[in-house]
Amino acid sequence: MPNSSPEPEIGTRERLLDTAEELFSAHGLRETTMRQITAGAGANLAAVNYHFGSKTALVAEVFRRRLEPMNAERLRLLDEALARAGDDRPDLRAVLTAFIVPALRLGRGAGQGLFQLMARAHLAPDPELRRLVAGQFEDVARRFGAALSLALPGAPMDELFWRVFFVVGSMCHTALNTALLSEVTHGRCTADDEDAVLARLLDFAVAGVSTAAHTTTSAAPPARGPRAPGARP
Amino acid sequence: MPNSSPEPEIGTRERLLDTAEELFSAHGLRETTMRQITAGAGANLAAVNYHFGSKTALVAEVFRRRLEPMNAERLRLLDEALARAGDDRPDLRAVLTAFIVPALRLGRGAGQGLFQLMARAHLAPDPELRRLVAGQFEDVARRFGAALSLALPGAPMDELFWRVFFVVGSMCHTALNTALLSEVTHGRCTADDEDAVLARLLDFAVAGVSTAAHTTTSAAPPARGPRAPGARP
DNA sequence: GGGGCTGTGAAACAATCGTTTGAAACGTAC
DNA sequence: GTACGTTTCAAACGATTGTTTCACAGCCCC
Repeated sequence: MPNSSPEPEIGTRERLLDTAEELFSAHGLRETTMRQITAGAGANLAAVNYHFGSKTALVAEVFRRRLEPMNAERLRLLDEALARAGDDRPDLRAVLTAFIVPALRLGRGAGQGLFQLMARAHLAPDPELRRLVAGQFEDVARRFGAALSLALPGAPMDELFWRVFFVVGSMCHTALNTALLSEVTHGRCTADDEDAVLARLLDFAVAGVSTAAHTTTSAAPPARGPRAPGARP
Repeated sequence: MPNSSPEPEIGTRERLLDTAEELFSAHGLRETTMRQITAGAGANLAAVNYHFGSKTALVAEVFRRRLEPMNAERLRLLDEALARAGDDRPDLRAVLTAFIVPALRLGRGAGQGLFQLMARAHLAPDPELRRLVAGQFEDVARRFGAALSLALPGAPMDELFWRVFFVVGSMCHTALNTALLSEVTHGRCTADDEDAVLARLLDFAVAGVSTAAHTTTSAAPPARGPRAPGARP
């Protein structure tokens, strides 16, 4: 018979992935039960074990399905930025944009909790899962490390990794806790305008990453007198 | 009989809090069971429910016990910094130090997972618990918001809140995932030297917070040519 | 020596978890 | 129609969860 339903015949496997992703993003991995997932997908309780083998395997597939294209897009944008620079030093802001934008986009396309999902990937308690997710980021870490080294030729590699690490922290926190920010600031700061959030995060990241490491370890911390506080050009 | 044991008569209630804190920090809230806690504390399974009423109440008390003095210390350091500045603008780095150091200290004193615990507090899935924890930070948010507004008189309040929010993200990520950073960088970046980590984080935070918001929404992103990357006075 | 209070003990509670089972329904090829 | 591989179904499985129960020990005070 001709299928005239609005949904173009989505298979059980895909429906399971979709609703699992949604529930994982909203409530966390451990706190989402198989019964919630299968019920939400309109499938039988045994469906997950049939299609994926176990809940852990389902989680891994949920992550892989989104992280793989996201990181591919990151590398694509990075290549663009590097090509645009030619033999010159690549623009730092362009490099960081290539790193951040695909992650933020993840939160706007299909579903809207994907951004939170990515954040959770970074702090999953399960060490096995962490290693699996970390593996997805190995290429990204290497390529962006090299690109940043080109954009900031003076800084040692360790420094650059640390700063990108801090940026990732800001991204994850933004993904998970903008509701909390809105609460603490009594609605003063909201994430309604996602472009504005992206711009703010990018400004912050560029400034943080491009700073000179003036006090790496043992330089006297407040040893330069009453320096003008907000002294900026 | 005279108690000559090495431990000076630590009560069951305190032992429960200590081991719960340790296990929560190491493995997460949901994944730590009452049986692990009570067994680790050498107490009966029913002890938690007797002393605290429920597991949720235990979690809340674990958080409160550490967050309260940490935030008090933050405010104390902030007062010091403001007093030092007198009628001048307070030093931005001093203000951020007052904000960050007590949080990092939390990871060095008793136990060593307290830093991770604080990070988890910011992203607890339980909305009720989140609200409880957020309440602990209300004073801190208000006071530091005012101080930052003094240190950076030009920037609007919203911007400042956002940037501190990003800093918090970096802190939390540092607390939870330095092991992952070490893994991805193949041991290149480790958190062994905590003073060095603090210095790096502080540099990053100062640079990020003190940046001028040059492109809030629609300013042309790469409209200033091949600017020298690390070029700051 | 009793009453009251605080704390501990072992055992069981109901609920929920992820997983497994075996049979029924499905479409497809012969 | 029949056989076959795939998918779905209701039901139950054993394990583990947080919580409760009730009996018993310790202690202080009258």
